[in-house]
Amino acid sequence: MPRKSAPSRKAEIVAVTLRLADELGPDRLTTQAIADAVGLTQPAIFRHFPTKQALWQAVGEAIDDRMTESWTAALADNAAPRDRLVALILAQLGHIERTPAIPAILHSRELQGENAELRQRFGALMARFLDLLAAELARARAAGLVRRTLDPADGALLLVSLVQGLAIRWSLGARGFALGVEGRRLLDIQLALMGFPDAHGRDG
Amino acid sequence: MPRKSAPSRKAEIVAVTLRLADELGPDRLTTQAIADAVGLTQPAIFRHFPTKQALWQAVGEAIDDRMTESWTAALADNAAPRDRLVALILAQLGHIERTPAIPAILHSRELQGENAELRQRFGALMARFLDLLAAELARARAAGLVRRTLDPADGALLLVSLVQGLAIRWSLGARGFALGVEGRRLLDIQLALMGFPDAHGRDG
DNA sequence: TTAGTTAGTGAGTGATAGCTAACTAATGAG
DNA sequence: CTCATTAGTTAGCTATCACTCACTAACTAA
Repeated sequence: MPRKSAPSRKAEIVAVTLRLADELGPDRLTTQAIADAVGLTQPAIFRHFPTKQALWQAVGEAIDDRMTESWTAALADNAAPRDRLVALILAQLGHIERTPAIPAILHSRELQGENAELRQRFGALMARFLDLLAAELARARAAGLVRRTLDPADGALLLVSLVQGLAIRWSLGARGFALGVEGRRLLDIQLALMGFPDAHGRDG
Repeated sequence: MPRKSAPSRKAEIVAVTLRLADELGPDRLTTQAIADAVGLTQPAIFRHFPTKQALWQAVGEAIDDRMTESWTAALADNAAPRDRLVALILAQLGHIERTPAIPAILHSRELQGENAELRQRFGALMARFLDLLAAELARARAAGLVRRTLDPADGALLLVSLVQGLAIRWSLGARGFALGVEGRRLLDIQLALMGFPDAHGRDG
């Protein structure tokens, strides 16, 4: 049995927790199941995280970091407001596709009831995402790309709703479609409704 | 201790289960907690439902019935397509407001993993709601009330997304706003984007 | 009044939850 | 090569899970 350093083992446990949170459900996930998947005995988990709640907080931090990073990348790679909006939302959908436990974690009792820190973290994360979207919508409106009647904050709410509606439909429908593809399709429709000219090069 | 007839006791257990599913989380809800809230001993639950899964199926049936009923009422009370759409969606939001466990149940493992019947029921319920919305959008489009470029099915997807996005924001934000009020506001915006003239008498 | 039905109880099942204490063995610095 | 450090184990703790069994007491129809 190989022995790992504490930091890499911690990262491994967090990764496995995210995978199993999807398979077993966040509120049914046990430290025994995590230990089995990692290949350790169950008490070994508690050498790396003092409580199960602490493990969930590390999971929240990992999601936070990765999302923040992907938003930064999405904005760095694109200049036009429409492209930036699309990139932000596709990044989010890609994140859910790779980490499908996220929607369930949002509704878990670990987050909703017991773990106030976890809940606050996700609340702040969502607020930041809304702000990014609203900022792009404001830029777009200033550039005359969007109806002047659309408040950027409200537009941002409609766009995150699109993401969340897609995610629910995806999981209820046994993930029978590609989130990214369907998301891009609906996003084009919604952006067109908002007034964006759907002119420039759409691949596909 | 009063003794109730089986049907009324069953209904009571279902109602209490819905309430506690919100407070404790669907996947953490125990038969003991239900029994305590009803005022019975824990094994008494199993006199009315052979298994816990069966109890969840009864819960699903109750939600199904109530939703279907409220949709029928919403359509019966309104004639114009826009009014019908608004009534359908406000009915749905009202339902979530009165039964806030619903979104969490959709993401519970009871539904996503173990209870195939429950999952199928909610899948079918959502499909029917989408169909109702799409039908109204189709009527509206035929009447020239909506952009001809908007496919009714896609429009319906955007509208249910609005409901689901609102629900998530409502629960993450500790239910700090009235679902119905905020929902009507965003719905007016989305309908305007779709091309509906927001002319006729809005109360308020 | 009696007798059958049935809602509900008390005690207990095995399985499993999160977590702790005492111990072992792999590691890396001197 | 040593020796302190530390990742990991074994055994066991209390609590609670869904569920069963044998029984009782309230209701109801004859």
